[in-house]
Amino acid sequence: MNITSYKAHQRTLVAVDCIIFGFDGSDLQALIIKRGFEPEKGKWSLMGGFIREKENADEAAARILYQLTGLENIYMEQLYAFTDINRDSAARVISIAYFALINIRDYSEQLALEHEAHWFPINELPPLVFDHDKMVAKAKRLLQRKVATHPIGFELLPEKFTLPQLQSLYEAIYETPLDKRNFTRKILSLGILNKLNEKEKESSRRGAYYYVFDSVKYGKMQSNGVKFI
Amino acid sequence: MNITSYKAHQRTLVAVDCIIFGFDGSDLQALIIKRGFEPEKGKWSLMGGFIREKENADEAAARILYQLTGLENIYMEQLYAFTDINRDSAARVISIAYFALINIRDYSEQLALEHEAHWFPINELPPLVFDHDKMVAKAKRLLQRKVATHPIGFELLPEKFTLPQLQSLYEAIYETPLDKRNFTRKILSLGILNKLNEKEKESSRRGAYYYVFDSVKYGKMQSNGVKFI
DNA sequence: TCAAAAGTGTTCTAGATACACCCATGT
DNA sequence: ACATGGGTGTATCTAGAACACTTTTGA
Repeated sequence: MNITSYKAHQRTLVAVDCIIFGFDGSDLQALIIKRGFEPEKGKWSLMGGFIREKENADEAAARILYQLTGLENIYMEQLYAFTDINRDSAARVISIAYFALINIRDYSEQLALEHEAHWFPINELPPLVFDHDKMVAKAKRLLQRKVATHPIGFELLPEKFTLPQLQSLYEAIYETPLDKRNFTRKILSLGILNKLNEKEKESSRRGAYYYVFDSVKYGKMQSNGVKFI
Repeated sequence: MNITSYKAHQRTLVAVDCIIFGFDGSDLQALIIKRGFEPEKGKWSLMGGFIREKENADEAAARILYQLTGLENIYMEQLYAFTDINRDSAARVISIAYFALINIRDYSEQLALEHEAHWFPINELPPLVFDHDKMVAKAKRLLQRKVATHPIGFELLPEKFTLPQLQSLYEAIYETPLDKRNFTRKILSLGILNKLNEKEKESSRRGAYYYVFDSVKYGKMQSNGVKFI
């Protein structure tokens, strides 16, 4: 029956773990740290931490992302709560996983050094502690699903980017080649990119025009439901 | 820095709350209880409970669903972890919400009585305690998204169902009318329904053929990605 | 015989796919 | 001059949307 007092119930440690995605121009990558405390100290791990008394999970995730990257206002989203009894070898800990997207050039190298953090291509990750491999796999699937209908790919790129860069990003996320003409036609037809009068000249002699994402234009079309790719 | 001992950290009550969907032939409904304990005793609420030491969240949700419906092996899925500091007025409690789909004819009336449970059309719910309204809203959105690409609508129907029943179900979930000819053509073209040599004669003189979902056929086509509607 | 729901095809439109050549520029 | 990556258009195919009449049968 339903007569219950809160007092009688078990309390549990609640953690947050973050899958941090970046894009280096050709590969989708994840930022992984060497775990700094026991158990499993020194092994590869997602960045995480326990939820504090005065913060919710979103705030905890933002704090943890800030600790590792020095960045605020990172795009992030709750992924899934991992609750298996023995998922952590030291105690019953449930972990709410978040995935985050950052521009790989923006993070603090200083902080990354302190945490012994490294970027790995998403398909070449070393084995991670606990159930963190499962978290990464789930995050990758969610990213693939989400990026098809929401304008979040831009979070992985600099403010200014070229269409070839954007195409490479989608190709890395979907792990499939895309047709250049079809891609540019579709993405431009959405009417949410503004072309700049400026070219990126690093990667080709001819140079490729820069574009920026126009969130105002995107906001106006929202209601129709947006299919990106 | 990352030197941390688990001991130092705050432990939290972790609950599970279940959004239980049913379908009465014309409306998508949710099963709601009168909360049987303080705080907010006597108010409308989702069915929930605390996670026990020896179970994960899926097991807790299955247990809670069994307590209210008497059913086992219910289709259910984790929805989201709700973690706001003051979401529960009595204590810091995080709640992992699950949504579940059942055949509305199968639940135990006896157990429902004991919990003072009632079915409400999803758009005519009374106000619920805490953040349960938010949970229901999120569950409804997830159901709409999920049912478009996964064969889960059948969970809300009896084993044998007619095409008009199935169409009504999709119309209730999407809250939009569908064209009968387009609907039947599309759903039958998936090749995952088996037509029975038997008619449902309650709702029309002519009678409508029964169909059953063929999960083996569905399993074989999985890889291609399935768009239901 | 009629009321009420089941069943059934065709046309049109829009979006997705497939596909190849010229352009600009630094070396 | 040439090598490298950037930029562009058309034809075909497929899936989705729109749309109305006939069939069955119990009362």
